[in-house]
Amino acid sequence: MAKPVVPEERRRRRRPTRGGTVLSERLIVETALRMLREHGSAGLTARRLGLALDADPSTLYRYFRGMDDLTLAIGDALVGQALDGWRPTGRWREDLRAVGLRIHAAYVAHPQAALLTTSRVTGRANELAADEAVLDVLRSAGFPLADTVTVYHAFIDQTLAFAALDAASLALPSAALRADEEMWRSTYARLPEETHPRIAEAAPLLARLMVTSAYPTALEMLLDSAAARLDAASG
Amino acid sequence: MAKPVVPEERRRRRRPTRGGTVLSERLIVETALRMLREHGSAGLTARRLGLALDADPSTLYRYFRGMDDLTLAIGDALVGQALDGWRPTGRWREDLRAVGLRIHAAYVAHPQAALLTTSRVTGRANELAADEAVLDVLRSAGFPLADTVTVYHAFIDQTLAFAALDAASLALPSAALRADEEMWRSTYARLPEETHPRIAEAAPLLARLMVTSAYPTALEMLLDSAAARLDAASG
DNA sequence: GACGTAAGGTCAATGGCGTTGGCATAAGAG
DNA sequence: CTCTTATGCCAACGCCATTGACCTTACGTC
Repeated sequence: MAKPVVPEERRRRRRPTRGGTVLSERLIVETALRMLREHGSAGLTARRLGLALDADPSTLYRYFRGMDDLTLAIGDALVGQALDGWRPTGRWREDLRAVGLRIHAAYVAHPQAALLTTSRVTGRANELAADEAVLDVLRSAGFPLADTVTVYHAFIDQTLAFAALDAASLALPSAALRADEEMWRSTYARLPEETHPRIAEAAPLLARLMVTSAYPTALEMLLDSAAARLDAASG
Repeated sequence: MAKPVVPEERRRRRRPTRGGTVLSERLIVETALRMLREHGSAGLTARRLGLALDADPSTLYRYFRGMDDLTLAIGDALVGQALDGWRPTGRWREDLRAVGLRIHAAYVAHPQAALLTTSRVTGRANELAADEAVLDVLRSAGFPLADTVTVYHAFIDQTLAFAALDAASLALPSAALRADEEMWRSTYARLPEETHPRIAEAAPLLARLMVTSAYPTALEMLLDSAAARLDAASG
């Protein structure tokens, strides 16, 4: 039966599958991440994962309550590696920039996985540590408490939002991706000046810029505004 | 057979279903939107939609190439109503704020639909019109072309990113939503000062703020930075 | 070292899904 | 009034997640 899932730390008997593979939460999550990368976010199915692990699909239910539970485990793994090894420098603007870019990068590095997990909230240790770190950077920089909370809220949600958005476009199936890019060339670049003058004049610049992430720019603009706010508060 | 989908404007024979309903793209999309609202983003299935329309599921394939095509049509409908009725005032900051809040609001008003469509790029008429409008606001305000494109990119992607993020949390099944809120109260509000001093001191403010969208704040910060940039360029 | 227990594997079945090919029928052109 | 064909219905296919029953082997105990 599937109900009583044994937590990883209490597992004792590691019976190999018929093919000789020895399973573990870690192995399953890593295999799932690889499958997501190779087959896209819809390519992760219990059957296929079982096949890749050389195990019956139903075996997965010994480790996770269902595919949704597995999804959360994958998200947890992503969050874990985002801030792994980061240390604050004491320069607030540099530190915030680093944290933002790291979280963004961790998600974008696994777009298909990010697609499944960005909207889920875990509230686990890694998330708490990141929040505490960001708040500490702001307070240590001299932001008053109210401003700290406001800037923190905008900062963290902006980071997650862009991570999700950029992951989504990276995770598009290659056919749809090609179609989108083609649309950029065929539609935007050729709009007549009479009906869309602003797009027409900006088309070359747009074509170069729109294929990159706007997150670094948006982040810098947010930091600009925060710096101005800090000046106003302390001077 | 399903292949040759007749475009809406060339339809002539409106044969009613067995139950008497007369189908149309519009009716199907509206019904789908209603089902999304009522049954969540996973509750939209061809079979259920057929049931709601009093038609065989396969009939849908006379109107859309598949469920994915229907998804795009839903997204197009959302974009359409976002800027419906908006007129620029000539004050750039006010205009950008209005466009951003309108697009954000349109998606958030249909969270489950937004969940399915925010990551898709249509390149259709409504999207083009919005882009042209934003570019025009910036150029008319006096932004140089390069700055215009940079600010436009950050503005539009930030708007879509926050729309997706906020829609995602609104679209959570109510059980998960309740669990998340409970987590906020039970975890963040009670973290010991020794291990998480910054979260502890900010907890009351956080609890009040985190349940709202950070988009208005982030938008205002982006406009702050853009205004400073405009000053620097023109003075 | 033998043994009993239950963790952790397999197998088979259920009900739901998107999608398609074949067929029936009625709307509208002539 | 007749003919064409757009548009509806039906039945079936091959996926999917999940579950209950069963089997087997790793390990703690003696």
